Formats: sequence, C-alpha cells, structure tokens
Amino acid sequence: MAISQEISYRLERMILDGGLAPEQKIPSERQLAERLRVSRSVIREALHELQGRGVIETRHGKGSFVSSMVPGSGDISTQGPLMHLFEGHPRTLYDLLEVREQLEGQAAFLAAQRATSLDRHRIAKAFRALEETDPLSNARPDHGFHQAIVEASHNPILVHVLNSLKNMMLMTVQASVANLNPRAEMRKKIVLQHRQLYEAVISGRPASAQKVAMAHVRFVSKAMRDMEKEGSTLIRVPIEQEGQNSHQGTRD
Amino acid sequence: MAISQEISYRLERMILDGGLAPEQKIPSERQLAERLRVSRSVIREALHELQGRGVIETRHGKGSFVSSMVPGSGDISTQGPLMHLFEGHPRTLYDLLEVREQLEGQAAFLAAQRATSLDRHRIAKAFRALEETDPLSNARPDHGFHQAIVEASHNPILVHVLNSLKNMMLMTVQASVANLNPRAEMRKKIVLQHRQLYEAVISGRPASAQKVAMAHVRFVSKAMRDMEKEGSTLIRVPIEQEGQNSHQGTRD
DNA sequence: GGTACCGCACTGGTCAGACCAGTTTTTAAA
DNA sequence: TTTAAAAACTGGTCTGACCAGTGCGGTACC
Repeated sequence: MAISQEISYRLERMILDGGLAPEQKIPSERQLAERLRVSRSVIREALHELQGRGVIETRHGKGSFVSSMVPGSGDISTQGPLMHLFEGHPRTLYDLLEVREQLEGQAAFLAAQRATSLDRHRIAKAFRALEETDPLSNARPDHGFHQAIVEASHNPILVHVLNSLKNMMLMTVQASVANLNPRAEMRKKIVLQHRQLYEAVISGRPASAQKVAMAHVRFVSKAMRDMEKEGSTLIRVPIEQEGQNSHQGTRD
Repeated sequence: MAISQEISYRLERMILDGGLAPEQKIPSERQLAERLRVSRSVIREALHELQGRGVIETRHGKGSFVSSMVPGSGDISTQGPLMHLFEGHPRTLYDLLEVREQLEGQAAFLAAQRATSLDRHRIAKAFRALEETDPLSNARPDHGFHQAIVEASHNPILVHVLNSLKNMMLMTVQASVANLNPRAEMRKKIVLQHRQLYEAVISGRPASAQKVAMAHVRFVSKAMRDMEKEGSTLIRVPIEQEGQNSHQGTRD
C-alpha cells in the first residue's frame, strides 16, 4: 500500500482513537514530514485524503484542524455522492420523514425498554428544558429531548442512522420550528405529544412510546405537507456547506 | 479556494453528472495536469481528495478509475470515521440487525402497498431465481430478491439506508449463507419465510408483509446468535477494503 | 511459425528544493 | 508605549527528477 495511505490511516487512528478533540490543531505539514521521515508531498496527499473524508479541515496560513463534528453527527451521509441525487427533490423530504417515523418509533420503543436511571435523568432534564423554553425562539431543547431518547435506545447504529437522516433534512430544507409553531393549535398538539412520549418512555411502556413517537413524526410530516400546499413560508435553501456552526434547529 | 479543491469538485461533477461509468478510467495525472494547466501536484492532491470520498480508486501502474458503486450502493457509510467506532465490536452486528428488522419490515410494507406491475414482475423473477438456485453455492439470488422488494418501496432514502446497513454488515462479519444454511431445518424455515414474504408483497397485504419480513430478520439474527454461542463457524474477518468484487453474500 | 523474453513506454508514488500567499510573532523605530 | 516593518511561521503551487508497478511490442530463440 502507498505510504500516503498508510499515513492517512495512521493519522485518522490518532485523531479518532487518540482522542484529539475537534478544532484541535494538527502538527504542520513540515513537522509531520520530518517526524514521519517522508517528504512533504506524501503528507499533503494523506491530509487531502482525510480532508475528503471530512476528518480534518485546512486553513491557508493557519494549519489543519480536526473537523468539528458533534460525536456521531456531522459525519457521512451529508457529504459524498449521495446528496447529489437528492438535491432539489422536494419529495425526498417526505421519504426521509417516512423512514424517520419508523426509526424514531423504534428508538422510543427501545428507550422505554432499556433506559438506565442515568438515561431517565437525562431525558427528564431535557424535557424540563423543553417545557421552560420559549419554543419560538429556540429549537435546541426540542432537539435535545429527542436526542436523549434516541441515545437511551443503547443502539449506536440507530443513533447514527437517525443523525444522518436528520442532517440530510437540514440540507434539504430549512424549516425551523419558527415556521411550524406559530399556529397555536399545532403548538399545543406538539407539546401534548412530547409529554405523552416523555411519560411513556419514563414509565417504561415500549409499545406506547413507539406509537406516540411515530404519530409525532407523522404529525410533523403532515403539517409540513399542508403548509407547502398552502404555498406558505416553508423556506428552501440551496445546499451549501458552510464552516460556521449556525446550529439553529430545523426540527419538529 | 485552493485550486486543488476546485479541481476535485470539477472532476467529481464530471464523474457524477457527466455519466462517467463505474470502472471507467480517468485520464492520467500527467494528462490532466497538462489539460487543466496546473502542476501534477495539485492533480494528485485533488485525486487523493476524491479517493478519500470514495469517488475514485487508484491502482499503481494502471491509473485511476471511477469507483464501482452500484447505483446507491457502495457509497458512504461504509467509509469515513464511523466504521472505526464499530470495528471489532460483535455487539454491533446485532445492533445492525435490530435496525434492519425495522426497516426491512417497512420496506416490505411499502412494497406491498406501492409495487407497480413492473415491480411485481421483477420480484417474481427474483423469487423464481431464488427457488431454482442451489442456495449453498450462491447467495446472490437471495440478495436480489430482498433488493427487489426494497426497491419496490419507492423510497430512495429507505433503499439507500438499507444498502448502507448491508454494507456495514459485510464489513463487520463475513457470515455467508454457507455458514447459515447447512442445517436443513433452518434452511426450510428460511425458504418458507421467503415464500410468505413473496406472497404477501405480491398480493398486496402490507401488514402481513411487514410482519413476515421482520420475523425473517429476527430469525436470522437469532440463528447467528445461537451459532456464535455454540462457538461455531461464524467467520470474522478484519476490515479490509479489497478491489476485487468477490461478492459472495453474507446475507440471510 | 510460434513462443518466451527483454526492453521501452506508459501508469502512479516519492522525493527534493524552490517560491508564492496568507497568518502570527517578533523586533525595531517613532 | 504604540505602531509599523520584518521575520518566522502556516499551507499552496510549481518544477524536475527518479523509483516502482504494468503492459505492449519487437526480437531472438526454439
């Protein structure tokens, strides 16, 4: 195997296993070249490979940095050839939601079944934050609540797949809660759904939790569909990778 | 933006949009350098970037080739940081199967609901091939049958996610049908399950199809678990990207 | 005529050293 | 002390050389 490849793997292992934190700086190309006893070219090629995989980012004059990806989040599925296929197809959004309905349901089911006391504590905390926050201003609590439940499923694959789908949604449309929530009646229903989901998970009723979670996603999906039909304020933004972490929500 | 990046994007567009077929050869580095009026270095860096994203593969002495990915298959999720997290964790396999159970079920449900006459024709053809082939020698018909059903769901996201999961399974363990089928009783049950699934989808009974599909995955999962418990022949292979397309199955 | 082999003309892989272009730090002048 | 120039970093590009696999064609031998 080519040296540049070996080095790219070695660096990746160091970053991923060795616990190099996101945003952390990587030694300069010249340093790496000297330390690993290879020419600067192979270092550069290895770094470009990692760049292609989204493991690092490089800034002219500053250096290379470990990509900031929230554990298990920003990775994969939002990059690569795939996205090109979906770009601009509105129907994709509903395909996404169709799959999410199923998986969020499963996550809720498993969470109700497997949540440890620590999980329950986290979920409860997220739920309180959700109730105390003005939903119009901030979607993060909503996101945190669902995230806590998904993680309580104790299935890393499920966590990962749902994160990927969520990222794809972010890239397809930017329909923040602000778009969805203004209508009072709708808002009320969502709050009710959240409460039902919370209680089902915490009190360990898997079947019930699953049902509620699925209904929740379906409700959101239908709401979006209706809004689009009315030709209203659903905002479509072109797909554009931007470095900033303007993490305003976009969820339920 | 750096020239090498621009070029990597340009090449990617050419490959993806321009319909460069998989396995097709890309001009040599020296040719590209001359044609695009840049040094060979930036070409190499751009190519390494595409390599990192899995768009191309490079063979010493031969050239660079468009990655062979069956439309929507080989991409993503099998590469990138993710895999390293799961590497070597046997539990991961069952996490995968847990998620697949849900999604295969949904796929069967939707297929039974949405399959066009063309879909039905394809499914029937795959099913006949499945029955006529010696399952011990070849897993492809099995794969083709499930694939046909998944595609009949008419949800590209679902197709993509299931393909990704399948690829992850391929990388985690190589437990081919040959491992699973030798036992006559087991084989019989699987044949029965396939027939039930086939009939439910073809005759348009979504709920039934979903139930059968889920049971099928769960059965396979349980069988694997049992075999592993007995310390038997489940073969674990280290993750190793190989160029050859030795596509022996590893599925149900 | 057929066949084995050698060599040349490709391919990508690595190296060295130079220079350009942003960024940060240090230094020297006001 | 403040400020501005300069030096010392960083990555980005270029050049030209050579090494290492691959494949093809011609030649010499059978």
